[in-house]
Amino acid sequence: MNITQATDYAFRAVLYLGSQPAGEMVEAQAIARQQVVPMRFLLKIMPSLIKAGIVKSQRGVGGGYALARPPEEINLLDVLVAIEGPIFLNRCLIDESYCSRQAAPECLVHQALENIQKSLESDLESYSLADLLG
Amino acid sequence: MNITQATDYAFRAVLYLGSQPAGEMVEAQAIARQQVVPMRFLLKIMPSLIKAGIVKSQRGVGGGYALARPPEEINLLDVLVAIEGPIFLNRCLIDESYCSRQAAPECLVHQALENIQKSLESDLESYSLADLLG
DNA sequence: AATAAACTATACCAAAAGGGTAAACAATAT
DNA sequence: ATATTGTTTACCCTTTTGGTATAGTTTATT
Repeated sequence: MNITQATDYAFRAVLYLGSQPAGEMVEAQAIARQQVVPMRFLLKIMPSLIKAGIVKSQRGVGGGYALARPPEEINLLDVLVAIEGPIFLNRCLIDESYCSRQAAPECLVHQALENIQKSLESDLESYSLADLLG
Repeated sequence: MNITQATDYAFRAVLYLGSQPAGEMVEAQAIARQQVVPMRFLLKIMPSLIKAGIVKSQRGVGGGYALARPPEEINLLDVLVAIEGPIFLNRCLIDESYCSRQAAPECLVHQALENIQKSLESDLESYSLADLLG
């Protein structure tokens, strides 16, 4: 029951981008150094943030990464989902056919986990980069 | 970001025990059949519930498992922790020395995750077996 | 046009976690 | 004694995780 290391790195990368002057391109190496993240690994996860519309990139000299949206419009759930995919506390919440009893709709555990998952999602959603950067 | 299959099985096993007459010993095989859980796997995870004081067991003819406490005093967090150990959303929440930046106390991500984790724990804690059994 | 600086896309790899099975053992009721 | 039922430990295969390597593409600059 935890976030992956990749998500942790993504949180910190995005937060760092948010702390820089808006629109300024920051090189991967600068992010990696500042946040003490393995450079190669960071380079691998950045495309997921780009595909999710959280970050934009520019290649070539003077290139790098910058936020694609204002910090108010990026929250921790956005970043987590970009890296790990949607949260499913239990596999029966992905698809009810995963329930070994084939009883998901009436299952009391299923229902409880569904509520807890929603609450977790909304907690993550409640932290925007702007909030965190205070 | 999910519970393990073992935890799912444990939730259902404990819930089933709670649905039986108090103090009645239920065989592993009955739990496994009712909840459609691989019998051997169930047998492996039950001792964790016993060590946590959630379930008691009796060997020999007529033996089996029963809740060790009333359903009001067992919640989903208890069961999850018994199987998976404590929740740590990020490794820096286990021990700050895991933070690759060695900056956990001031880290904004660390602080946010700490709050989200507490909230998740209290959500899980808010569902007792008695609540679920209605 | 050439070159160097950045990011991109794949592939690969080792270690750990997850999910499950098996076998030998210990306790208990009959 | 014996059959029943849980306990312990070891083993195994697959998937995930965390990370590195290599070759390729874009772009600013000269």
